[in-house]
Amino acid sequence: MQLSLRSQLLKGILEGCILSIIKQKQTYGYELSVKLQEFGLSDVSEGSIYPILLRLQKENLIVGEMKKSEAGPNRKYYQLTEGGHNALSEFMYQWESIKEPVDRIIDIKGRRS
Amino acid sequence: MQLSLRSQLLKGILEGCILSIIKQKQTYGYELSVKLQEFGLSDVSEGSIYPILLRLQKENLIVGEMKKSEAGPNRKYYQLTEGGHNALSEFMYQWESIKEPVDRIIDIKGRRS
DNA sequence: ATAAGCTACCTTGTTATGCAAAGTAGCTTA
DNA sequence: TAAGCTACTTTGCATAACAAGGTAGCTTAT
Repeated sequence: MQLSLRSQLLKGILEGCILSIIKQKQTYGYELSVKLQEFGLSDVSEGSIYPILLRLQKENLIVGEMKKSEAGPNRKYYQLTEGGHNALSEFMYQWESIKEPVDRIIDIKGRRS
Repeated sequence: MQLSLRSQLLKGILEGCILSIIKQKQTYGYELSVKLQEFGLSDVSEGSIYPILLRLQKENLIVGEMKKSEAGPNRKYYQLTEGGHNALSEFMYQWESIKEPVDRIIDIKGRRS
């Protein structure tokens, strides 16, 4: 068991989370790693994030733009395309439609009604 | 995109759900496919379920026992081992610790706009 | 200057998992 | 005899997370 249970559970989820964060405002890769950490997705490394960004870009769900940084290396800011907004909607729908059944299944025990 | 978003999201989740259902009471494969359906995990086929059962068995998280059926083919009933109970606990913990951050992330924009 | 440490990006290879698709076979009903 | 449900099994593929490696700019302390 090299890949942790957590890694498996995150499959498909990270992509949606990244789309959602980028939707709020233009964001760059390193910032994403910090934000995900803050939100509580603590073990998500850059080795996960950058490949996702490249993939999203290739699928035309986001577009990137290099910008000068006043301090430190330059940053590549991403924003959603129209396709990205659609993909995020689809993700949110699928997430809800999985979350609810799962909660019902693992909650059965000792619950009223 | 051959594999659906839904398939990706289900990774790691199905295993936990199956453990949870089996914990309630001894259950066999075909029954699981019906129950998952009823709970709302509608596209989960036997091609997913039986491989999971074999895997769980190989990892000593469940044990199976063939029993005669009064109507139809015989059934292989499974129940949790001690390792299975532990694995289920771990799953529930990881599920909660992912669900909450994700809900926070995709909920941000919900109100305004 | 130089080292240390943060910021910021990128790539490769491994591995696990869902599941489509195919197969086998028992029982029931028409 | 056929259809249709029940019930289990196996093979092969696509995909995503991420560890582990790398490059490089900027800042601060020694």
